[in-house]
Amino acid sequence: MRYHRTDVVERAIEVLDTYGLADLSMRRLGQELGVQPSALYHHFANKQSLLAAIADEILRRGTRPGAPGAPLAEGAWDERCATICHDLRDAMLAYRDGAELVGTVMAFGLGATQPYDELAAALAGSGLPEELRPIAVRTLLHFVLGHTLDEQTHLQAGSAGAIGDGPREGSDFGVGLGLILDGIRSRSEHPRTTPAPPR
Amino acid sequence: MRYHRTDVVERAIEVLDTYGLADLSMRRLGQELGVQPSALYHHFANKQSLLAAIADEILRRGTRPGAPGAPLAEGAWDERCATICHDLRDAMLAYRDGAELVGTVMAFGLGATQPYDELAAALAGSGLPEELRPIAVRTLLHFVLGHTLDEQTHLQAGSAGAIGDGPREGSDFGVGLGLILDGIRSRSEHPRTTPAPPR
DNA sequence: ACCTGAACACCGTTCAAGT
DNA sequence: ACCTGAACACCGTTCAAGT
Repeated sequence: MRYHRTDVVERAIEVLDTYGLADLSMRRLGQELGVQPSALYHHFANKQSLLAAIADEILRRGTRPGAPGAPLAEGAWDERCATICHDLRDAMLAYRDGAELVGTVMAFGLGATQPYDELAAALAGSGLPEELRPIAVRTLLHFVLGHTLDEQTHLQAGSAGAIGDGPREGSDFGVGLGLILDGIRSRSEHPRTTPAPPR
Repeated sequence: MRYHRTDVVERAIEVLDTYGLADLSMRRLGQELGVQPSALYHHFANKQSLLAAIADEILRRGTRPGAPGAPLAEGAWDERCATICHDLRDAMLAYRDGAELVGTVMAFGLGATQPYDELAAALAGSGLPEELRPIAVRTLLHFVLGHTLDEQTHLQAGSAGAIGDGPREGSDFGVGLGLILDGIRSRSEHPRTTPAPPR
C-alpha cells in the first residue's frame, strides 16, 4: 500500500483517539499502517511536524464551515470571542489527549495559528486599545488551553464511572471565560495609562 | 557514594538547568551521580514522582521566606494576587524549562498545590462570591503557566543574542494579569445571577 | 538503607538501496 | 514518489542479588 500525507494524518488521529498520545509513536503508527517507521519520514521531516499536522487537522474538523474569508462569527465582539473559545475547546475535547496535543504544538509555535487570528479579528470590534489586543488574545488562549487540558485530564482519569463532571466543568469554562471578557470590557470602556498592577 | 532523596533532587535541578528537560533522563541523572539508573528507583517510585519533587523544590526556592502560617503577602487582595503570580513566574523562569516542568506536574495534579492555596487565600479577601473563587484561581494559574511557558520558550529559542525581549514580555505579563484581576474585580463589585456568556 | 548488573520492551532518526 | 532493512544511540522500569 502507498500512502499520502493526509492518509498518515488520518490514521494518526485514529491511533491518538484509540490509544492516547503516549502510545502515538512513529514505530506504532508505521505498524498500524503496515509500513516501516522510516517510511513516515518521507511524509514528515520529524515527529513534531507530524504532531503539528494532526493539531491543524483536529482544529479544522472542529471549525464550523462558513464562507471562507467571511467573518467567522456573528454578533457583538464578546459573543464572537465566546463562540471561538467554545469551538476551540470542543475541537480539542473531541479526541483523546486533544488538548495536550494542541497545547504542545501551539506552545512551540509550530502552527495552529487559526484561533489566534480569529480572536484578534473579533477583538478588533471591541474598544480595547490596539496595543492591548495581542496580550488579550494570548490571555484568552492560555485560559482555553489550560482549562481544557485540566478538564480532559480529569475526565479521562475518572472515565471509569465518574458522573456529573461534564456539566460542572462546562459551566466552569463559561464562568472563567466570562471573567476574562469582563476584564477586557472594563479596559475597553475605561482605558488606562498605567494598566499593570504593582508588584 | 550514597545519596539521600534531597541529593538526587538537587542534582536533577542542576542537570535540568544545564541540559534542559529533554535531556533529564533517569539514565542521564544516574550517570551524573555515578550510580546505576535503577538506584534512583530506591528514592522515587517513578520518573513522574521525581519530576514532582523537582517542581516542588523549584517553587519552594522561589518563595519568599516569611513566617510559616502567616499571610503570604501584605496589602489589598489584588496586590497580594499580583505578588503571588509574579513570584510564581519568577520561580519558573529561574531554571531552564522551569515553566514546562511545573506546568506538566500541575496539569497531572501531582503536587505544586502551594500557589493554588495562596491564591485562594488572597481571593477570600475580595468581594468575589465564594463559588466563583476556585475558577478564578484556576484562571489566574492558567494565565501564569501559559504566559510563562510562552515567554521561556521564546526567550530560550532566541537566546543567541536576542535583545529587548525581557522588558517587553515582563510588562506583557503584568498587563494580562491586570486584565484578569479587572474581571475578578468587576464580579466582586457587581455580582451577577447569570455569569456565563452565551454560546 | 542504598546500590549493582542484567534484562525487557521500547523510542526517534538516518541512510543506502530498492521499485 | 514511496518504501525496505539495518543500524545508531538512546529510553523507563523491573528484579534478583549484593553490602
